[in-house]
Amino acid sequence: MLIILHIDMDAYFASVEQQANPALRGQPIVVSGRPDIHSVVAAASREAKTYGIRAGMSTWEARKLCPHLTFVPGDPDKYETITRRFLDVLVDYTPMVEVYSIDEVFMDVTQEADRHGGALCLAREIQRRLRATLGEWITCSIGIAPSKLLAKLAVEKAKPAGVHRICPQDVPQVLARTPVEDVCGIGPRIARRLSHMGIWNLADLSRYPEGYLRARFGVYGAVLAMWGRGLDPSPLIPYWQEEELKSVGHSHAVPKALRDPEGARSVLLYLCERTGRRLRSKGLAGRVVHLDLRDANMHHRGGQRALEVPTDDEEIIFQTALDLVRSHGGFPGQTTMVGVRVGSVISGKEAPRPLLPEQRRRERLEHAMDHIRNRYGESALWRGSVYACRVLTQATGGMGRQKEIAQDRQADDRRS
DNA sequence: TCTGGGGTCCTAGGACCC
DNA sequence: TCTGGGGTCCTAGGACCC
Repeated sequence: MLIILHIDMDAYFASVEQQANPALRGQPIVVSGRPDIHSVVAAASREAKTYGIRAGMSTWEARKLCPHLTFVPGDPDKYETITRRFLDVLVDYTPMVEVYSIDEVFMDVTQEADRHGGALCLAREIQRRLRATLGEWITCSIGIAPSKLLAKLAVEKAKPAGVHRICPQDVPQVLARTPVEDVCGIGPRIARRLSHMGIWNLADLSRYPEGYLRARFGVYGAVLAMWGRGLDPSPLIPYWQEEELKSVGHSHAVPKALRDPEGARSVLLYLCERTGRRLRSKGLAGRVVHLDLRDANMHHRGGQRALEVPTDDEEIIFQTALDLVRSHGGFPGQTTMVGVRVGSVISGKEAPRPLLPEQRRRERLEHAMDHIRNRYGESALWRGSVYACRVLTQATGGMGRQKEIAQDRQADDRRS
């Protein structure tokens, strides 16, 4: 029987900020983008949660619930640094560590638990060591169970700063009392379809044969059937087997002042620049450009276009994205969100070098600009046409970086 | 004052080639 | 001359996660 730990950092970004700045300790704070433009809460401190403030809530709503709330701008690099430090602690116990997100990991401790006096003792020891390493204000909760699915459910019972174990003999009761929407992977749409079939909890799901679920949900039906039995079809993928990133992109809500087509165009150029820069910094090049625009009614429009040759050149990304804008009827009168993403990425070494002298010149220029920004910071250099976008530079970010973290950890292992 | 920013995976239809 | 079937690529769109 497997023993899986799910470790989830409590109110992560907020506790990191409280650890870093004693003045914030014991205070209701939230980490968010800029509170002056539309933004959402990325993390709420334990004190802020007592006011009903939750991650995902808009900042103005949070301020309404707690007028003396302190807003702290997010600092993705800081959180990544702390994540690397807690991974260093965890790999001391086992290499079977999956980096699930910037603040969550799975560990397979089937082999190691006994040596530490059992899974519960091991979990408490990990909590103590993380606290000693990261500081008193940064705590974690740990779920223990025979599968990733159940470990993730268990951790919810462990919050905050506790340990909760689901033993194999408890599984039937857990399945019977777990609503389907509590499972990571079942969102509101799927939950609604299931409820129309009379399926409310995981035990209900287990009463339907796999073939029936497959016929209704495609390949996803097979996954649902396994979840219904408390099994998890996805194996634990340790960080050293983490696959390469598949796409790189940026998107941004557009401030009011830039929502006309000219403003949206400059935001698009800014996002293409950042995307190209990230591709180059990772040594990647991608072959498909995806565009996403949102209008004032929250309707999305956009599309994708395949290139002949993979690129990391922001000018090519931008021209392709502009082409997509034109073929989809131009920018909406009021563009509220712009996103660009480059997919089908491969290592830049495998991508052919540009042939045209003009492209080669631009490649040299872009590398020179990268160099300056690496040395003097992101805002050291601006194109005139994106200067208006400088208000966008402060991003919350931080999420969805687990692959980068896992891959950097692989590199650390190789060096040592 | 409705709704951030980073991702992944799946489905389905059409084009094209063998 | 007419027709079939499989594989792959492209595009569009949807659902979901932290």
